[in-house]
Amino acid sequence: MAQIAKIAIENAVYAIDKPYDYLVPEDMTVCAGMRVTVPFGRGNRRSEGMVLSVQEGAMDRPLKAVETVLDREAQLSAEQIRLALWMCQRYFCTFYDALHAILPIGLWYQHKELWHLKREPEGELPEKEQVLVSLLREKDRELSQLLEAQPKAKAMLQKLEQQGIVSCARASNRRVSDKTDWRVAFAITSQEAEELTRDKMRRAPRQGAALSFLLKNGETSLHDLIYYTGVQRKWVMKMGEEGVFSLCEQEIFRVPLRPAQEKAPQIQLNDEQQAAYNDILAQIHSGKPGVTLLQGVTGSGKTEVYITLAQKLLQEGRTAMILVPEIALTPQMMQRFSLYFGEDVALLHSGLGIAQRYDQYKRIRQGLVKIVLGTRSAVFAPIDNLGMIVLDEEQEGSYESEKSPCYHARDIAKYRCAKEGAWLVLGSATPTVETAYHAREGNYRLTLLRRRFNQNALPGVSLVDMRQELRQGNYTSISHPLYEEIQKNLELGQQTILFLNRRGNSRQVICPGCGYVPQCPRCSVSLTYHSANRRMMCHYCGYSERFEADCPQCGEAFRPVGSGTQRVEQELQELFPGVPILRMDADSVGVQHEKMLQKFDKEKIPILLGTQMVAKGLDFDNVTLVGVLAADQSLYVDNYRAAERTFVLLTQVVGRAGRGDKPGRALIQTYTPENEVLRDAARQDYESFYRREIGLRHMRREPPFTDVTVLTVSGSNEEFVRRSCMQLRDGLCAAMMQPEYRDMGLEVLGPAPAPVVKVNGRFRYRITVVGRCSGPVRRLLAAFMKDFAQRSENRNMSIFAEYNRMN
DNA sequence: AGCACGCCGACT
DNA sequence: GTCGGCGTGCTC
Repeated sequence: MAQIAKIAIENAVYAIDKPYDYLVPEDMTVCAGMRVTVPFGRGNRRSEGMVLSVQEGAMDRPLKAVETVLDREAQLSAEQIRLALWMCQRYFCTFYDALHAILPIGLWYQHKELWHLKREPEGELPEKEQVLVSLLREKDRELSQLLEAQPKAKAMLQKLEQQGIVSCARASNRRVSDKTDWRVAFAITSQEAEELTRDKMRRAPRQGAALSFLLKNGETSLHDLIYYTGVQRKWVMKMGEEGVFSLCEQEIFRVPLRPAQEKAPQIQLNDEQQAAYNDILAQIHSGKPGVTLLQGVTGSGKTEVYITLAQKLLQEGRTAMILVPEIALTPQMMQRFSLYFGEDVALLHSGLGIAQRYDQYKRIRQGLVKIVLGTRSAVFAPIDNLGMIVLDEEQEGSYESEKSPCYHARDIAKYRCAKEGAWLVLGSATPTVETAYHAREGNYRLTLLRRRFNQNALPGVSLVDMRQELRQGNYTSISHPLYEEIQKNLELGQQTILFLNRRGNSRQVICPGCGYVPQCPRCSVSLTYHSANRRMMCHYCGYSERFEADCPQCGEAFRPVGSGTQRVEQELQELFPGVPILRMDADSVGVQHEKMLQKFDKEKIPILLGTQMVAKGLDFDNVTLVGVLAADQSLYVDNYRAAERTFVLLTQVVGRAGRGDKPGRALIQTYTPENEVLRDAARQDYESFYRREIGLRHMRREPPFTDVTVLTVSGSNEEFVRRSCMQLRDGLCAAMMQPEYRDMGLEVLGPAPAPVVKVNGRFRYRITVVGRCSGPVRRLLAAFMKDFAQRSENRNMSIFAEYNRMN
């Protein structure tokens, strides 16, 4: 009998990712959740691994042994191991891919191989080995350096190591270390301490100062003692050894802690909020997992419900997690939560450095945190005793990771709630059609907040027919009705937001002479202009080239196309001469973006013109008019979510008007004013939108009535990729004719080129499987992918799968 | 993926 | 005869 560990291997790709058995040496202690290093593969290359379980078992075949243990304690709980295994199935990813999503970056090791020359070789070496030896003669070198000089260095080094000429030191270092400090206190009686202080004061003033500081303040951190007295660290440690001080090591968290100094105001819920609170609390108390959709218009006070629920859970000794989308909107929320929960809340937002993030993680794991407030990745916070998870603005796209594994925070939250007996609250004014469906079918509970908290009416919204404008000879992007309204606002000294419905985060250029648009040589997309470095850049592969003002083909000067905000700005300047306009687009993103919004608010600039980035964000009291310039833009794209996106976007942007005490109004300009989605958005009628949309989804076999699974094959030879795809499709079709799949209503579509066919010189084609992606179907697809990867004709091609992606 | 093994052609 | 080219198959 021997100890056998099941281990997930870091270096294993999807096709070979599974638990591998390793022997645990007699003198080694490991348990599930610890990381180890193991030899892996024919060349026994050293890889990191995660121990999934350890069992006593008979060695019925030769096993390799675990090399080193990297962790002193388990970094993953049994619960987290289960979650990672589930993610592997749900997102068709490797175990380590899942781990990278679950654990903070600060926890990961960087593995290094440092090679050293032990002795001079006797006799002649082959020329290439000689090169390595002379490199090592200068100094010890890292493997990566040696590989640069000699591509086949690995085999040579192994040979030289066997001959005893070189040796290798392997080190595994963490990105972030655990920060500790010492607590210093007297280990002697106070009389002795006073005596010693008087004695030292005369001979060694700094040491005396330190002693009297300790006398006055009692137990102190070493950091503070040094800071306030200038005493030497070495001396304090010496005093510790001599038994004058007692020293004990203490973990330091590099997290800005905000104790709740002010008394947070008591929240008074209105009757609607109270009803929502009561219902959700009753569900939490039932102990059964489940979901509530808290559907309330903006300003109906969902946050108050979250806070009071969290307060209640805190009282009951349970914990809560509140997730918010990755937008600039969160600072207010974070302020409120630290006001109410002080040190009990851990804030996990994108502004944290890796050390801070890691320390928050540790605080949570140690049970020092009762409430977690954060963005997408916070859903993995290792918090125990969870009573509730809230996903605010459930429909937001930022809840889905764009890196593999492309997990959706809602899925993970649902999984955790189910396993941990917690309740999931989805908050939204305009929920996704799937969520609304589940709520209306009774799979989720539905709670409505109809009233706006400050009793403000929703803005009055009307549609403007732009065809009419064309007939009247108005070819600008500002219609007559919108012009009138802007004029009115200017006279009243109130502000206007104009919204151009384009994905305007980039600027393209075109040659007006020959129509030439600079393209990325590696991808099938056009390059975009960046004013900061005056370069043309590719957003897919990072390629860039210097911007030439003139077209290389015909010599005419390039002109910007892009989002068109410049053109609209020009038109506005002609229509309203002398009126200041703030334009927000590609040139103003990131930090600038927030500053500009502040400027707009503070300086009361009359008109703000921008693309999608102005739809979200802060509330402005003085904005009473919103104009949507091209509502149709996001509506007619080939995506089953287009209608939903447009509705959500328009509702959001229209809601920007009339946030203060003045009533707001909005105009939506469109070439298709008869379009029902636009009419619903104008009426702010979610129910009507939902009823029509769910009917269409049912008819067209789209989520929530089915799952859409996309398999993507990529490779540098377009013809090979297409052929492999076709083979794969035929295989899948044949498999789906088998009796166990025949009645599942599965459909295989494609292959079709991906929306951007070529990225980084690789062509991408997709096969779509429509139909419930149940366990057996997932296993079938996984088997197909593994088979695909192992076929030699697919050598230079890769494949991945994802299902029900939102974005 | 990454690495060894193995089987063929260009050199000492 | 041997060095090194790439095709093939496995990873506890």
